[in-house]
Amino acid sequence: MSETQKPVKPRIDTMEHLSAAIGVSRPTLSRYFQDPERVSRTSRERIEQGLERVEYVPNFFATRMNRASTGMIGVIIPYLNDLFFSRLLEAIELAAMEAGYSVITKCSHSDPAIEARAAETFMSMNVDGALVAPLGNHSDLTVHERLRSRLPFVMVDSQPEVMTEVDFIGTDHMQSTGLATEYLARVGGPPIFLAMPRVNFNAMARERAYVAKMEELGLESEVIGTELINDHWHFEAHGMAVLDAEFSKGRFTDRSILCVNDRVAIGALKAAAAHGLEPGAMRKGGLRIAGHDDYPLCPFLTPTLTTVAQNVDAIGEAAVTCLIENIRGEKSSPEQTVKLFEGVMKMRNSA
Amino acid sequence: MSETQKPVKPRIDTMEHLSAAIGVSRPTLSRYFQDPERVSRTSRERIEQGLERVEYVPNFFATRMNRASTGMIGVIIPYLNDLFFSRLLEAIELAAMEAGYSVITKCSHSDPAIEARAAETFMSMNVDGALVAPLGNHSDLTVHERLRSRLPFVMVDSQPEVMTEVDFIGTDHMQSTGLATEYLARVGGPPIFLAMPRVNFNAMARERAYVAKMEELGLESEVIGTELINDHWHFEAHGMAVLDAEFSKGRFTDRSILCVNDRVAIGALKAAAAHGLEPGAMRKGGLRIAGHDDYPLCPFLTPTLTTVAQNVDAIGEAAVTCLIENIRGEKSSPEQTVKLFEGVMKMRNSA
DNA sequence: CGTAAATATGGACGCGTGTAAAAAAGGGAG
DNA sequence: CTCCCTTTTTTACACGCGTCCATATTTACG
Repeated sequence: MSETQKPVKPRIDTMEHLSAAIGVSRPTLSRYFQDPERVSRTSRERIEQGLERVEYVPNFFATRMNRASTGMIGVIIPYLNDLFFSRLLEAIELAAMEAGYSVITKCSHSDPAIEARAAETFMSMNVDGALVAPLGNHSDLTVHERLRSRLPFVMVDSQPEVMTEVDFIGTDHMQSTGLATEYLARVGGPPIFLAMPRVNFNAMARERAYVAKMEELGLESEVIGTELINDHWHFEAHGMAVLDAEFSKGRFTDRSILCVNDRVAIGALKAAAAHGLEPGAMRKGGLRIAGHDDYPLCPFLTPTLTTVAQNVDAIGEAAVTCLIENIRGEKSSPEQTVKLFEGVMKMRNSA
Repeated sequence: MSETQKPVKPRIDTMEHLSAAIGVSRPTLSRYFQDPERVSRTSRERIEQGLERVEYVPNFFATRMNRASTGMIGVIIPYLNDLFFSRLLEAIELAAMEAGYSVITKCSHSDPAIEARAAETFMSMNVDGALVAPLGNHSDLTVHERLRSRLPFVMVDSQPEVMTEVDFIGTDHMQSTGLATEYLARVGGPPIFLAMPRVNFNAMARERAYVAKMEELGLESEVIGTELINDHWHFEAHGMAVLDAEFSKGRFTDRSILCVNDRVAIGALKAAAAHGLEPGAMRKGGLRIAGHDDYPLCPFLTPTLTTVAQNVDAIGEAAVTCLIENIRGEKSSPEQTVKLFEGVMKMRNSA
């Protein structure tokens, strides 16, 4: 807190002036700022000495103007107010930083128009590549087409069925949701599936995975929550509203309920509590609630939420790696790369 | 989903070529892209007609090079994995968008070095101004000094005590925390304060506000949780660890507990549940737990969390407005602007 | 239809840096 | 000391577009 008050350094705003100020040619300065190793040791020392005495930062735009690679990758995500996406974003940022890229993030707020604008911005910025966690059905596919035709481009987390030529990194929902389904079927009765209105690719994929696994197990599948109740379209509110309605009719109070994701499960837990039900505890009839994603708050809920964790760090890193391979033209095969990571059960108290 | 397959438009990558392609001079195109109203109707129609036939987006960097205003404001926030900051960010983005500015966000991950780099980046990008939610004690104040001397600059959410000349927009913690303190003192016994290690300005401000209010009420204040337990430094884990330790000693089980923020309160609720305590319910001795911020999940916790809500939307909008006034030199008075918004009690079940 | 005023347009220059090629400087071996 | 090779500097041009200013075009008005 008690910083020694450094004297204000004189400000220099072009390399030209800096060159004059410290007696090194401008091209040499240019090379120095791109990579200090590219100039001789003597020049480097002189430059660093000079930088101690004056205030200068290269102009961001000018440096990116006439350069083959901007060293930036664009990331589009649908929500920011979802801890799953913030975790994914952190993983991506970390991986990108280590690879020497800086990321520029745009949040679409789940609005196709904003998503489109973000894509335009990325193209006009000559980003080296883009990572996109697409919206659901409302996503404007023409935008993605244009993006793809102009720059390296990898989908993350959620994959539109129709885009079969774009690389994709995400979770193997057949495996992860299957895992949870199987677990619930084993420890309790046949699980039902608490879904969402079908506007999101992942949600649909998980629903299908549940149905497939139930079929495999020879059990009858039952999906609820595909209709919107009470105009609630926040995940937690949706889960709560759907289950509250069901519990009020006395239904499903002793069943195993697999929720499409943890945020819906949080609402489900709340509905259970409101009806005096204690998920996971056998004494009140065997109600079980499980989620998907391993939301950071799961261990702090009451009861703690059993869920299947996505390998977010691996997904983020693989996405960046894959994108960079595309950028450098190092792709091993020309065909579509699809990398799916497995989910891991997190056994807690709710199921 | 079933988009008609549009033919791929020929791509044009400079205004020069575009000019040749549609028979309008380049300067006219330049004006058109800045504001379509700045060219004659005939030219506008010709341009728009041409744009239908070819694919072109102006180069982001080139457009910002030789222009007085870049139309961008930089935002630095400490965390992304905190729903309070994502809400604040959304409010800021919305306000900025409406004012015609685009925002570029950098997350410091609570690392002073990254914070410093973000500030450098903003300066090198010639952003019109910056909005900073600073870190705590570790924040590098010299960086902020440099930022301030180079561009319009407003602090949000959290205010370093030493920076008395920078505009600040945030919550009036004396009022908001005082409100919660008073409420708890009224409905239950004298509240204690569950704090955090003292590394964050807001946390310290709230702690002080609590102490002051208690003094005003003639009650004895008691603060716990200023020491780090078990290396837990996530907010929820901290709250849980501190209260778990206390409850294990049989302490505070029938007290009112005001938590420094909702994330700590979530951990506190969990600790209570783990010890079979039901906050808010009188029957088990009058344990009460309240938080601060109105985290979006509060209504879905069990019990629902009583808290005091910050006016996030107002803060975001006021911050943008204040920054823009600074940018345009429209500030009414040359002295520091400080705008504090009041908190509002959200009475729920936990207290 | 003619003329002055208003407006739109195009030519020229500049923005701050990257980069290639040519010229100069430095460094070592003989 | 000379010659050759490696770095560095110079010189020059390029990047794509903003903006000024002189000129061409349109509009308004009589």
